[in-house]
Amino acid sequence: MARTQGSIGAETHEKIREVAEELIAAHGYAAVSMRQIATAVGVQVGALYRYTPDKQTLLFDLMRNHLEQVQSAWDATDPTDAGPVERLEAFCRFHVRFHLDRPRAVFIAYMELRSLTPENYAVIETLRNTYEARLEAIIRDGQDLRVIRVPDARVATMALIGMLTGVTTWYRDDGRLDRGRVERIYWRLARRMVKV
Amino acid sequence: MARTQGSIGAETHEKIREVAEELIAAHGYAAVSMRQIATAVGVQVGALYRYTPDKQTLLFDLMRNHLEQVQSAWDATDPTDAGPVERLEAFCRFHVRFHLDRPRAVFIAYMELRSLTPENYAVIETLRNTYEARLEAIIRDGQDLRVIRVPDARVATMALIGMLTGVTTWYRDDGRLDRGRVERIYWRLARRMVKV
DNA sequence: GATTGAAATGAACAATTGTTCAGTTACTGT
DNA sequence: ACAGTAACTGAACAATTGTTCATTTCAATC
Repeated sequence: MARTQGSIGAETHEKIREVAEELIAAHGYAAVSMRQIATAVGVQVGALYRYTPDKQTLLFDLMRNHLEQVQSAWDATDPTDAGPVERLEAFCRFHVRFHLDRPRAVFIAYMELRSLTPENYAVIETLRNTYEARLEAIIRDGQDLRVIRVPDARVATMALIGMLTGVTTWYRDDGRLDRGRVERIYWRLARRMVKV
Repeated sequence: MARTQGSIGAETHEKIREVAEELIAAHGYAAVSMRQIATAVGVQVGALYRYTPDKQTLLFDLMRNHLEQVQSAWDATDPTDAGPVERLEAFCRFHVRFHLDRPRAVFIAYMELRSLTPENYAVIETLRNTYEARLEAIIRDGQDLRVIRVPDARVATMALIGMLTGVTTWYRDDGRLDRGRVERIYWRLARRMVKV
């Protein structure tokens, strides 16, 4: 028999995304079966295929969705008229904040690259590179204006990304520091790293 | 029929580790089957179970082995008589060098934590924490001696680890920079981050 | 109250999974 | 040459996988 609640399609679609994100982040794409997802949604396996052509696309959509949200959120935040240092501060704080707010999506976007087909991987990698290029552009601007100094702009970009993204691996909501403090500390570390 | 070459057990054992590390690093633990490993080794599935009680233990041994090697290699490198800044330089350079030399093992150690049983996870996490604690101790020593200054020793530790470990995600042997240069650049970035 | 169309079921499918083990092969020491 | 043993095979197993689809359920419309 069908669900007794009057759940319409769009709601199920959204629930599938949420549940899939949670399960995949916790156990990994290959370790989570469509049946597990269906059970967690409260539905039979077959029903999932009304919303996704296959499991791979389900993962791909999650990752693309996340990366596009990062991009557009940063576009809306980037103080493009400000100087490089101010923009760098905005970027660092944004990155930490955004990642702390979406730890599961971040996890998946960084851990499940291997699970993508080559075609899907190419799409996701392009999105990632685009985002990282924005940071690198800020650093190079700063170098040109002599308000930022680093040994190598490219390495500094990757070092910053790695350092900032790593926050998701240790931060806990019930820990010693709240998000605001963590955001501030990371920016102070970053500024020391790049200041002239 | 058995192998025609006169391969003895120890060689097969070693080959299994190598092949498993390569395959798991490339496709992930859950996505690699025992049959794939066996085929790559040049053996039938059943033969693997002469060397490992099960698949989970195979993964666990790889990870424990790697982390123990990191620890003992650092113990042999740590200039314990030197000052905190010098020790920090040694740590940063060691970490980058060691990770660039073992990208697959590093990948597995960071990506497959979810694939471990709770008991095995606890063991691996303890090893990781021990290693990270060494870095944190150096930073705190430096703070006490007023030769290192950071906003927060704990966060700085995690930021450094994240930044240094991230090198494996972008470094390519045929890239613009060789390992020595990368090692040096990372240390310069780290030093700027923590200097008083 | 009958009709419709979307939503979901539930059973089936071929393939693949980790693991076991009785049997075969190859090597070592005598 | 022979026995003993370690290494390995090859087939089998129960369970689980992603995916399909004829059928059923349900809510809205006429």
